[in-house]
Amino acid sequence: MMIYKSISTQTLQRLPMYLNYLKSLPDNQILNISATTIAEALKFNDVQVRKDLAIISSGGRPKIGYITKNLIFDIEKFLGYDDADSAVIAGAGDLGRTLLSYDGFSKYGLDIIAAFDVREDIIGTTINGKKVLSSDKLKDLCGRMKVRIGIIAVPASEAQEICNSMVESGILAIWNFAPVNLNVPDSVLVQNEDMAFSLAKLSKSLSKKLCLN
Amino acid sequence: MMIYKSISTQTLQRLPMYLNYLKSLPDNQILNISATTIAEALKFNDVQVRKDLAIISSGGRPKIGYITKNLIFDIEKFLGYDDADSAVIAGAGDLGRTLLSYDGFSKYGLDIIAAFDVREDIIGTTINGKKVLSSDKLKDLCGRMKVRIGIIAVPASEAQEICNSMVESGILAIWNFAPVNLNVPDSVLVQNEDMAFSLAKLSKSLSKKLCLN
DNA sequence: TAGATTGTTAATCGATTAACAATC
DNA sequence: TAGATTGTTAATCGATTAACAATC
Repeated sequence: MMIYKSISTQTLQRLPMYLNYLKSLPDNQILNISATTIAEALKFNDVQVRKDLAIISSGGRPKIGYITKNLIFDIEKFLGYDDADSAVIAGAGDLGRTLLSYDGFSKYGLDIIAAFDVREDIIGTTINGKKVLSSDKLKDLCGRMKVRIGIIAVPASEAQEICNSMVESGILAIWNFAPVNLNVPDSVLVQNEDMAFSLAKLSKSLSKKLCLN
Repeated sequence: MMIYKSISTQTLQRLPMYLNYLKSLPDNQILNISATTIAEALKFNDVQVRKDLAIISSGGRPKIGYITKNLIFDIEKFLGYDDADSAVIAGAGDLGRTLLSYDGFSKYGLDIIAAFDVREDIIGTTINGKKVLSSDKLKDLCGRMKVRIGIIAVPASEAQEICNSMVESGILAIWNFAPVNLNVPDSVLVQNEDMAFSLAKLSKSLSKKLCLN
């Protein structure tokens, strides 16, 4: 197993952007790419790009740059896209359905094995090939299948309860789309997917821009 | 108009968390709250919380803290939740529908006035009270209504084209949910909503945690 | 009064950027 | 060779944390 240097959130944030950019290049036409080119395209500092790439790749060559194909492979490998984690999702409403079909999470190394909901009319249906089961079964199934990641896409009012079931079943990380502060033991990792924050960032940048113009 | 000090992305990121926490407190029972309490609940440093709050509020009182009600008001005001921006959304598929109904963006100061799609069977329907119109009409409507924010929730392959229409119509900021790098003039602000990054962060933290245990 | 809390100033830490030698 | 590019070391910048006086 390859050991990586420790990585900052900032770098981790940029890696998917590099990947995205590299993949947007015309297939097989750009065999080599320089950190300078990437930096210009994404409006980053070139040394920053080089430092980021140093963490995950075996390096480029002066005057030539990096081998595009290898770089894509190395970033994907670092991000764990090659080695899927299994997950379940609670809530098969609009948001849940979106997540179940959003550009195939499997591409990103996340294998959603089932969805759970409380609504009788949804239980038993299939979304994007995944069965929707009764929420009662969550604890049992996750325990047996050793699922490590739970995704919460239920209304805010039900989020804590479903979170408790997940924690009891032994889930280690929770990706929370409900706008609530979940209470979990320290051993469980929670990542809040914060629409409110994203929107705040957008509208702040916009109003700042308008002030300057 | 109140003038705020300039604010870092980090602080901006935490403000919605404070708001969320404050709103989760039992109504009218906790009249005053200290930065220390907030910091403990959210696992931040207390000085950091105090500095953040100093930017947006008129201050607390030693030994007592801040007036909860006012703090909520001040954060909402700062984030612009009181003063809605109008927006349109392109793409009324699963993702678009989720966004049209996601906990009412209106609460966050975003007023989505219409959705656009190319699919004949969806055009003319109403989602959460918003009309779905033909994408052909986007440019005209946004221009006339002086819409400033466009949300892109179409498949990656169609994103650039719809983005171009938005830019031509005079939209100033684009909230992009499609996993592509959009090409826009410098005058237009793009914020990518990056599922891939969120997922990367989650799975990296998880694997780091597992290594340590 | 005593002690909790605020807000500010100074110290620390970490990320970004600049400078530059090494390489192809 | 000349010049573009890498990767490293040092300088800068900004955010977080520590220390502490002021206040209720």
